[in-house]
Amino acid sequence: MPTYLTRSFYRRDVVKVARELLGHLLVHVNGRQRVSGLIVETEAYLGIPDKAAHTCNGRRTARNESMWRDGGHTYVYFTYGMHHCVNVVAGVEDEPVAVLLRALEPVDGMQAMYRRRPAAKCDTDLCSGPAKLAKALQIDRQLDRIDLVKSKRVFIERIRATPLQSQQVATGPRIGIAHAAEWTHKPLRFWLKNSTYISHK
DNA sequence: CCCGTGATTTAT
DNA sequence: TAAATCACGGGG
Repeated sequence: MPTYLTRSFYRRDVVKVARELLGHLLVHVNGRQRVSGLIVETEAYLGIPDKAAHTCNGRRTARNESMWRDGGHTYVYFTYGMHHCVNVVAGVEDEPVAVLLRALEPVDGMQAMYRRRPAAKCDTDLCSGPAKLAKALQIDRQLDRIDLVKSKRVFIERIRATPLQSQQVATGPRIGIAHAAEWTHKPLRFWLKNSTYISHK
């Protein structure tokens, strides 16, 4: 029987959550179709002080409302007129911090993933980017604000009982936030060092 | 390198 | 109301 990550896992410091999500399994069950992938790359967004975060300066809008919810909810946003990106909200209610999921190692439903992502040439192309994984797992704004702790459709399965060794995790600056002044270079991106499924090969 | 694409945000 | 922006991806 699979175990889900619990509320207390998500209700912690967002940097810890970003690191410790690595190696767990993001699952979307849609009817009979189960699609999933191991989380191999994440980024932490630290909320009000973070110039790269959607909730910078306490911005609270219809789009980012779910970032203000309790840890363990999804925050799915739409951008560039065509892409969705999936975040896991961390911390507690009214603490608008989240973890962007940047890459997965496909596990279940790879045939469906190839169908949804005709541009993918091989398994390592399927989910190697935040919008790619959203497309492969068919996650869009309809799955915004989902409670990952309670949902039967979208959840994260605990794969390991104990945290990863720190030597298995690499750290670097976040991608695509050149405008964020002193926040641009902070090491808030995390990935599994030995993974070939990350977004920037 | 450049460009699609349109919701969302920010400036007037 | 108008203009700018955008936590990206695909094709040269």
